[in-house]
Amino acid sequence: MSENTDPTLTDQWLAQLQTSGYRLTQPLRVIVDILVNSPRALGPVELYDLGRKEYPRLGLVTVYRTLDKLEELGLVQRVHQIGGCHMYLRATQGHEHLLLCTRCGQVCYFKGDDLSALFNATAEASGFVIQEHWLQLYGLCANCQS
Amino acid sequence: MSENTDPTLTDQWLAQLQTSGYRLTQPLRVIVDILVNSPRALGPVELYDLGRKEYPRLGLVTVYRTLDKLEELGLVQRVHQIGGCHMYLRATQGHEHLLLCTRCGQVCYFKGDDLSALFNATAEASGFVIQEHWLQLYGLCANCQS
DNA sequence: GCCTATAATGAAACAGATTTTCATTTTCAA
DNA sequence: TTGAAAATGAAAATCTGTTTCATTATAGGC
Repeated sequence: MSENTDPTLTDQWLAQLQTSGYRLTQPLRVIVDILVNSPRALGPVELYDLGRKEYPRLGLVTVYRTLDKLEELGLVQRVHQIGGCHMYLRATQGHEHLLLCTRCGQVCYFKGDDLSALFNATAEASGFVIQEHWLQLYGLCANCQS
Repeated sequence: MSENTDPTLTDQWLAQLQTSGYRLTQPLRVIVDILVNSPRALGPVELYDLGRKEYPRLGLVTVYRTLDKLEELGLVQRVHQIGGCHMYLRATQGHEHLLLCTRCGQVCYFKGDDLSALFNATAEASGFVIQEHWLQLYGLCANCQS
C-alpha cells in the first residue's frame, strides 16, 4: 500500500538496525518501509493495520517493540497531536521542527531559527537550567485550505 | 490541602463557568480550587486523590468531565510531559509559554519573544496557513539543581 | 548450503486509563 | 418551595499498552 519512493532511506535504516545488533526480519522490514514513506505521523494501531495488508501475520506487540527500537536509535520520534499522543514519525534532525496539518495530518519539516537568545533570557529570569525545548506549529496544508 | 492563595482567580473561573451555563456544584468548586492553586500540572488521578481529601464522595468520572469543561472554556490546557500526556494546567495567555521542571514538575510561565517572523517565513515556504504554535521548555528549577 | 544458538515474533492474559450507561442527587429559576 | 434539567457517582464496557511464554526465523559457524 505504501509506495517505496525512497529505497535509499529504507536501506539506511535497515543497515543501522543491523549494525546495532538487531536482526532484519520480515515484520521489521514492513514497518520500516511504511514509516519511511509515510507523509504523516502514525499511531501503533494504524501502523498495525497498514502492516497487515503487506504481512497479515503481523502482531500488534511487534509494532510496539519495533517502534521502541527505532526510537532508541533516533530514527523515529514520538509526536504529540490533538488526535493522539503516541504518533510516530521520521525523526527531525538538528534544528528542524515540525509543522503539522490539523486536518489531514500531513507533516512538514522546517528549519527553525536559532532560539538560544530566548532560552538564555528565560533561563536567567527563572533560575532554571534549560535542558531541551519543543517547538511545533499547527495549521492547514495547501490541500486542506479549501 | 491546597491553600487558597488566589481566591480572585478561583472566583473568575467560577463566574465564567456560570456565565457559560454550567451549574456551580461542590465537586466543581473543589476541582477548580485545586487547579487554580497547583504549582504543577496534574493528571486526572492525582486530581481525584487531592479532591477526595476535600470531598470524599468525589468520583473519577466527574474529574474527567470537569477537565473537559475547563479545557473547552480555555481555562486549563493539556500539557504533554515525559511522565504523562494527560496533565492539566492553568492555560497560558497571549504570548506566554511554559517552562517545566523535569524533576519536580514545577511550572513557570514566561513571556516568549514574538515569533511571528519565524511563523510567517515558515508559512510562506510551506504553503500552510499556521493556526497555532506550541513552544515548551524543559529544564531543572532552582530547587532541583542540587 | 546446512545447523544451531538465540533473537524476534505473536497469541493470550494482564493492567490501566478513559468512556459510556443509568439511576440518583443537586442546582437554580420560576 | 418546587420541579425540570443538569450533574454526579457506581458499575460496566472499551481501548491502549505491557508482560509472559511457547514457537518461529535469522545469522553466524561450519
